Amino acid sequence: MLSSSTSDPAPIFAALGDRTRLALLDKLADGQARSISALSLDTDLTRQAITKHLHVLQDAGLVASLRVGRESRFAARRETLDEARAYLDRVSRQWDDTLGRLKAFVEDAG
Amino acid sequence: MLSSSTSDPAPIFAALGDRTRLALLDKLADGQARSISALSLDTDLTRQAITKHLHVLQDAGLVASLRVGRESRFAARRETLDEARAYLDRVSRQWDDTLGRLKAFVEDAG
DNA sequence: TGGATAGGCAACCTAAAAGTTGCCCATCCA
DNA sequence: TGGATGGGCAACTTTTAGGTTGCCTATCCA
Repeated sequence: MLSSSTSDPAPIFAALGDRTRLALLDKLADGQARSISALSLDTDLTRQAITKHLHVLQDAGLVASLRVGRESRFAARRETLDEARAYLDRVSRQWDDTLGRLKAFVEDAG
Repeated sequence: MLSSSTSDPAPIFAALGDRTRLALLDKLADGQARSISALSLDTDLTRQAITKHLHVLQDAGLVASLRVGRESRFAARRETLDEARAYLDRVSRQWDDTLGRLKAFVEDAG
């Protein structure tokens, strides 16, 4: 599978839509690349479950992996996170242009 | 089910992680509240499928609904989108504090 | 008042997600 | 060189997501 395309942010959000994966990204927040074993500590999930989650994050482009000796090290990728941020910012700006949004909502109701 | 809690953004991202739902939010971007039927136009999905997607968005807090006559009108909710944005901004800032992130990644590999 | 429109509810199907177990291979190092 | 560690691969189970069809109720309006 290809990395997430620039024009479809849905897969990025889908990858972010899981507590375990958000926790993994948090562990990688210091910028250090970590092995699967290291990332499997402090969780009650199996190493294989963590591996699957890491692959989901990788397919979405949110992490990158690199084989080092017998280890597979994963590191966070800033680019894809920025894509998600840019998308939300765009939507937010779009909603900003709307005047009296809630007002119209309520008035239509009356 | 309750609306998404402030402390767990995963359900918000999960709700955003679907093209159909992103398209629905886009249709609501002008701030107008729209009926399910109106939101079902220009799509090849059934009204019931759209209804389900709207409920997912509502459970996540991304839209609000209001019954008007025989219609159920949905409108975008800015607050929850801002929550998602704030979360990504926080993560982004956290990653910013990391100096030489990619550098360390590469060096460890060598 | 009766047909058209809007929508709720429930059952059902299929595919994918999340997680497990088991096994095997590679690599490190004492 | 052989045991411990790291991890890949595959099969399997269970739950959930996404979507459908069918049917019934409510509302609007000519």
